[in-house]
Amino acid sequence: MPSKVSSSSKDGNSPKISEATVSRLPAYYRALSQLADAAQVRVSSEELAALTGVSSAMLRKDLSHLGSYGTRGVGYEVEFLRYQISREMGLNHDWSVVIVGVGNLGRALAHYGGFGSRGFRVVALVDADQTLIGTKVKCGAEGKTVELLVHALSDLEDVIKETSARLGVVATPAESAQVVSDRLVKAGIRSILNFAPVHLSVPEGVDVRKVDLASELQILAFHEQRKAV
Amino acid sequence: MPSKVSSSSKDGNSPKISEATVSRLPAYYRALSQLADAAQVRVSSEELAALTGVSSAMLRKDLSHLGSYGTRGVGYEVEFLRYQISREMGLNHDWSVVIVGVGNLGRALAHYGGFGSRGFRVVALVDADQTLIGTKVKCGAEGKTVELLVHALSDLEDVIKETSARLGVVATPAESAQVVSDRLVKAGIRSILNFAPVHLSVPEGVDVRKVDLASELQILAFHEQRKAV
DNA sequence: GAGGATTTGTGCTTTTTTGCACAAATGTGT
DNA sequence: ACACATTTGTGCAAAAAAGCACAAATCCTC
Repeated sequence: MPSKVSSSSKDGNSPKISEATVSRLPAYYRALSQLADAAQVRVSSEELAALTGVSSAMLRKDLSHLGSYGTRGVGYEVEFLRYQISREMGLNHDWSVVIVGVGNLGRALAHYGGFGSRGFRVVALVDADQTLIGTKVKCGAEGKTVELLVHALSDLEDVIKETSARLGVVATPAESAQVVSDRLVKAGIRSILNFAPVHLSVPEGVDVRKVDLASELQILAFHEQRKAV
Repeated sequence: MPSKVSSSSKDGNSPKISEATVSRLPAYYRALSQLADAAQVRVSSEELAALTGVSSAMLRKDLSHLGSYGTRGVGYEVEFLRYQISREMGLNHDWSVVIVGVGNLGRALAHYGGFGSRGFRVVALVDADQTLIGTKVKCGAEGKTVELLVHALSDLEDVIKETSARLGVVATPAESAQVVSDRLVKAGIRSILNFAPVHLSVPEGVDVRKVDLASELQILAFHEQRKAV
């Protein structure tokens, strides 16, 4: 195994950012965007940590993995740090997203404004339901909404090819999730966000992240139960 | 601080189940429910692990923290294990949920069938939007839908008191999330599921779990970017 | 320009989580 | 009744993550 993996960044080596750190970068990015909107120029690790709910030491260590972008005795330049994180995460260009499953959740995701404003664009909607296919669904939050046609599941491969989608969102019922996942992978998708309450098995090299609403509530319920005496 | 916390279970002490284990219990529970639906009586750690995407050793260790519910040389009884997990997690009785924010996401959550079938019942909807207050929204998946009235945000405390809600879901825009959270806490809610893209600060003793759709996509994008050479 | 105040970056320690390997316990077949 | 095949439960080791504490670097004041 090579000790350094060539990446797209100019220095030519990616120094292995830990998964825990990666999972926190979006929060830092969001907080920095917020500060930038408020026209704040500098921020300390203490302040940024408070905004994101982590300890200042952890924040500094996380950021140090990206490079030495702060100034001792001063803090971090908001815009500069924000740019560095966005570059590191690949948010400086748009990512095309295909959503499979246009039920309540799929539609809510399509509407969700948070995507568009943060480097993602929903480029295609796909569903198996004949009564939905051919209908139009509004995408994006107020400001710049686009109407997207719902395509047939049977056209999934073509739709992905035409739109060059790189990210797939599975918002189907549990029963069809694995089949849809298999087809996404076969069509070249290697990053999947899964909202269906099942574990998706995918070949090596494909990433799946799962969002399970019921699980989250169950975890809360577990702790809630322990609080009651 | 007491070294042992009395719980509702009969043996009288809760042997500290690690957070990592707790976060996987819902997946085990779901897979077991699935097996039970298929009328399967027994399951091995290997099989259940495959269904949930963990290693069999980790599954066994996780389960061993709940108690010794398997039989060596045989495996686990599906129904029995499912019941033990549900009891441990407090799913044997229903949890009342109040959803604050009845936008696209809030409505999708209200509709979501996965809640009702797994120990949760949406008992109240609250929003600040005057045009939504007083309208009715369908709750629950097909089978047993209930229409719920959207209450005014100003009535939040009363609604929580009347419905005895224990869990709060924040599905508001980022700007109002912290204020809503504060009011939920003040009204006695100690477990919050937050969909707004901000960190909520809450007093000690209150649990918050965050689900951030854009963050998940960003994490995927990070890895996706590294795949491309 | 020297000294003091501030804040980052990081080596080291502690805790948490995961993984391995095998003894202990059960069922089966003869 | 005894050897054998199976599968759990778990002690121990490895890896990952989090936390601490402080040296290094910068800015500000006088």
